[in-house]
Amino acid sequence: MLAWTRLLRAYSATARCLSPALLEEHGLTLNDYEALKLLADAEGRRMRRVDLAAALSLSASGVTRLLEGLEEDGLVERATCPHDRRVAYAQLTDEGAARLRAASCGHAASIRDLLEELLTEAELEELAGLLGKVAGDEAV
Amino acid sequence: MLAWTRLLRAYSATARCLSPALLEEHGLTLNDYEALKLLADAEGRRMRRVDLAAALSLSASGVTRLLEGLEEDGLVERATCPHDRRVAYAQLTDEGAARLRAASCGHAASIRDLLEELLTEAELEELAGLLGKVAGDEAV
DNA sequence: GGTATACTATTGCGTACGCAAGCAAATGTA
DNA sequence: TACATTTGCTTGCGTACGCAATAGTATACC
Repeated sequence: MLAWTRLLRAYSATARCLSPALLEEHGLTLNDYEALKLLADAEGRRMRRVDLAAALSLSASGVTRLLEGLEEDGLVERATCPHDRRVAYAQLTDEGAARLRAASCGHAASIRDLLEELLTEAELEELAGLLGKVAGDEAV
Repeated sequence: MLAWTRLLRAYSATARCLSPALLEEHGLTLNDYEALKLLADAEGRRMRRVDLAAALSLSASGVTRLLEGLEEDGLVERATCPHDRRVAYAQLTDEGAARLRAASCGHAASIRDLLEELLTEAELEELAGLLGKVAGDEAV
């Protein structure tokens, strides 16, 4: 049988390695960081909460609570949609963008360093491709 | 930057897909299952709790609570080590072995089915190899 | 032997998350 | 227009987990 659960083990080991630095230096959890990054790359630096949930593989309630923290810190604010009053956008603030910029440089480097100890550049590409296939299609 | 977090997204999506079946049909969580499997493959069908924790990428307290449930269900029992009274072995019971056998067939098939929808056989092998590298070295 | 250090395991506490229930707004159907 | 269904979001509750503190045991060094 394929050791599929190695996926989890590998991830959680890596996450526990990366997470403390991100939290201590910038006050962000890994999911905080990912959420800010998604918002920064989104059109108008905003996303519907439901889309953010899907992108983060979180449930709707998970996103509500994640954004709760980010809103308290002033990194994200709530915005309404003029055409659909059900939706509440998560809107990246300037402060949020700044915090993301501050964190991203070191964080991206940490990930690379960690993985490059274990895999060659070619293997990294290969892994990213395969994971993309699984993660991408899985979401659908 | 490598989308390292895809690893988590891919896993958690898959886990949420596999987990309910395992739970409803056999009363096991994914970690329950993995723990039983590790014990079944171990010498004497027993492991020190600390080794089990490492193998599952769990903390010591996580294993304590995981085994708590399995012990209540009679799938695992506690055994002492004659040479070191600190250690408490987790010992697979016959009932635990039976439960694992019952679950493993369907569970392994589920994983294969799910992944084979998304990847070719060759890609599966490649992925397993890469994950092995990351997961294996990561633990050290 | 006696003390310092390291190891194994458990418990209390806090956090992150999913699920189910609920509400409000939009959409489809009569 | 009236009602049912769907969609977006939040809240209450339960679960799984890590960390820090603790206790008991083993090992190392004097």
